Amino acid sequence: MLDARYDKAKEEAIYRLWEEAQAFAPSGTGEARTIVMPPPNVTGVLHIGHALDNSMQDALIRFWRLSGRDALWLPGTDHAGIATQVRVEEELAKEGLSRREIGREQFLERVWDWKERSQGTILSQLRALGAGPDWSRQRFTLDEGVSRAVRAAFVRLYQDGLVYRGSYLIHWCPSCRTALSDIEVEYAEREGALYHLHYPLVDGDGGLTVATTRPETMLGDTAVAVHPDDARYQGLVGRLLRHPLTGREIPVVADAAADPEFGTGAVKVTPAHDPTDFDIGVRHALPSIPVIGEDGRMLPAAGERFAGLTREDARKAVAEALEEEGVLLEIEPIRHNVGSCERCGTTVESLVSRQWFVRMKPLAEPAAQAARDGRLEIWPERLGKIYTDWLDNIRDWCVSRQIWWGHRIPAWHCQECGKTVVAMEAPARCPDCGGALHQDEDVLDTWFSSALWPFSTLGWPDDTEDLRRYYPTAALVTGYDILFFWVARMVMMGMYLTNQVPFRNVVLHGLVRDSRGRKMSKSLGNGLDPMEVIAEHGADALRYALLTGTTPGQDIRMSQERVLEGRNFANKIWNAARFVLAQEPDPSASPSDDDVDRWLLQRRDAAAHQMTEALERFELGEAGRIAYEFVWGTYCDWYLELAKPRLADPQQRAGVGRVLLDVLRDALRMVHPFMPFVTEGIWQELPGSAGLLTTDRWVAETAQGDAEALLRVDRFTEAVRLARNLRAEIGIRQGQKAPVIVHAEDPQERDWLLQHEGLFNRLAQAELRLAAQEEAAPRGALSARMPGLELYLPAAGLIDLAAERQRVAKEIADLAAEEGRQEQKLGRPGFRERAPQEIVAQEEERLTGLRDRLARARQREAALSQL
RNA sequence: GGGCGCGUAGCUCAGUGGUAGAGCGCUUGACUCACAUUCAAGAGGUCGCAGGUUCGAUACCUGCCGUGCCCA
Repeated sequence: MLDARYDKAKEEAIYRLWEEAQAFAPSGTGEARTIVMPPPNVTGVLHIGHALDNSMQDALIRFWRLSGRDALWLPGTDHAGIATQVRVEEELAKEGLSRREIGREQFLERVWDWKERSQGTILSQLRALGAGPDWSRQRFTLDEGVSRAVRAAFVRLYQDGLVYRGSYLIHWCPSCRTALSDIEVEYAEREGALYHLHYPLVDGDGGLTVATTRPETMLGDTAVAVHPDDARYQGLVGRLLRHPLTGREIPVVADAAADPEFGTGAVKVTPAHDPTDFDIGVRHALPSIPVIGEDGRMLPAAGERFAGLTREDARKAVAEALEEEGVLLEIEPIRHNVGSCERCGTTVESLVSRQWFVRMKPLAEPAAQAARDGRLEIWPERLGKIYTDWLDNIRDWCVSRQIWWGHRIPAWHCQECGKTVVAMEAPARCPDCGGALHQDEDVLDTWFSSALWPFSTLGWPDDTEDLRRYYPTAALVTGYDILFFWVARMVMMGMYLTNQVPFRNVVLHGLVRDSRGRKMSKSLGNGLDPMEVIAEHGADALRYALLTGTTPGQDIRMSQERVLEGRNFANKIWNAARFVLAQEPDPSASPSDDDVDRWLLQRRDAAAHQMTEALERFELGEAGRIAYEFVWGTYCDWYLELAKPRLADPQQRAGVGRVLLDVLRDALRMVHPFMPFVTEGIWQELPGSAGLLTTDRWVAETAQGDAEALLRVDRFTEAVRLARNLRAEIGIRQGQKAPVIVHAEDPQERDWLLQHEGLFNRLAQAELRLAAQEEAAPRGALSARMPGLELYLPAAGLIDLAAERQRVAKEIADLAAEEGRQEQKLGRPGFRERAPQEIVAQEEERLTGLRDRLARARQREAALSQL
């Protein structure tokens, strides 16, 4: 016998059961379906977003495995270059150390230590969540195999001319001291100011007024640009201006990048520190003068007065200097976009730097094409357009990072002749001059290795058995927030390096927000710690809340209440199982075959069928809701109650027990992907269970189509509801039987009800009497009806006459209004001609029904008035 | 500036070209021998606003309002 309440403490033991049985290993037979886990960063702990992401994957994998697929879920973790390095540097700083002090080698040792600790935490958290990936294939982005794949990819791209090194304007984080790719910069609107500066003409009077939000960069100005069509400045193009602080002579150039609407329509051009200006500089062959360094401080080129100042201080100092010169005309407050480092929030700087880049256009085209022609399906579909739009407008990807934690770029520079060699392994000497080589100091963007993840984890670049069997993968499940960072890049790399899409489906989910719709974050303190939730309510409850609270691609609001729904559901299943077990059902008995049994099986088949369809469309929320409705609404609320009186009958007991047991198993199968622990826990207790639920089979749809049983029992349950309704209306106490007279128009239904009288009486707490066909409606009785069936509850003396008259009057008014609307609908011009036949028939039937009910209500009104 | 999402019961959200749904909350009753983490009954909604398409729109189209996000 099970305890009265499901104990979440059992989860650990159940997980051990799975691991010991190697239940998570792919079966090796059936259609191969792979999910490669988006590797959690080894920066810390699992958050609620990971819980959602991994619950989804686990649910899909468990469903696939149950339905006979060769399901592989490949786990791993990510080294998360900048993020992890920043954490370890913080740790060092607490000891008063810096990474430069201890050196590259020692620093990396520290990071590996950190990685081991953090990874251990994360992996145990995944287990607590019930995630069941094939741990034997676990990978880490810096392990030998993946590292080799990274080198192979880099070398191949380099040889094909898709990787190049050069000096370009890049985003730079002065705090992390590294280059960033375009998408690692986040833009947000901030309060700023538009400084209006006057640049005088070298020859003659007058000059130009430019507007800028970054006056400190003016020290590196090498031109002023105006729009070619801007009539105001036609005469000035080609003339020289004198730089108000440096005295440098700079030209006025005509360039379409100057927006006549913004500020004064004239912009200063600083090619060394602004992306737009960089392009203008290229178009007009302007010199580029860097004035801000990698530490965010002004360089000597900025002039003695400013060198060494931070960007912020320099802004003030430059404004002062300009003021002194009398060329600062105005400071206008303005809100504008400022870019900051995704990792640390520091305002990014644009500066010219020698970096490694990946040429994206040739990679992006096939990746976009794959989505357009359906080789790659993105769920929900609308996000596919965002994906292709991004690829269509892609820019080259800066992949080198000036940090230590990551894949060191496999490039060696000759100290003698400067030649660069890119190779899988370190070459001994320079192939050109025989000089000594040293490896490039930089490491690759973390996303570079992530981009190879779906195949590097399966053994690429080797042609392994795993790669042949499990690649391309079936689905990639992740948040829409890393569609560009990760998904698009995996497709590009996958298609280029393996000639195949890395996954056939991209399943995108939303972000987890708090109950007020805010992003969960540490600083807000509104984060829900998945481990706390699991400790309190169990992993099943958390998973259920996450999985059913979501519609594809939509953000999900999480709250404690949602988790309680899951906890209650787990408890419900547990107790249903407790009941079934208490009957000591015999798994070898032959199943009962009454209409109520057939009804249950058909309901089960429908639920399983709908679930299968929803799951194949990756609609996990929908599937979970179907399971809930079947288990709670159909199996527990109705079938279990229908079973109770039948179990008391020795003739029926064994057969009903068998159906209870069989369908309980099916219920467990349906719920298992959502709540693996409680379902497996129950499965283990059931008589006749062989092996584990998780490696068992999905629901077999076995019911013979029996529309009649379905209809009969549906009508029966409806009749029970009506009877309960009547009881409640006159306040008959619970436990007290109420006499109910039923008048069934159809003699067959009358017979059916007669046969199932006991069930009716039990469920409706009634004493049923079936009226003879010609019998008149009893006087002084409450009545209710459904098509073809009337119920009466004789209540003379029990009814509050005044209240009942009022109630009936309201019913009549409502029905009359409804009848009017219905008549109008049917009488609408064109309706009968244009609407489909079955709709017309249906609407007519509805009107007939309404009129019928109205007539009955009026009869009742008349009857009441006679009392 | 461009694009996208959302607006349905008090709250959180499903959903559908033909009678509007769930969970929680609320009201009433019941500690009924699986479960009070429960059971039964009930109240509660001009489906954001305005046009249009249609025999028929909460659903499809357009515009607007509110709100959130992405890209520039």
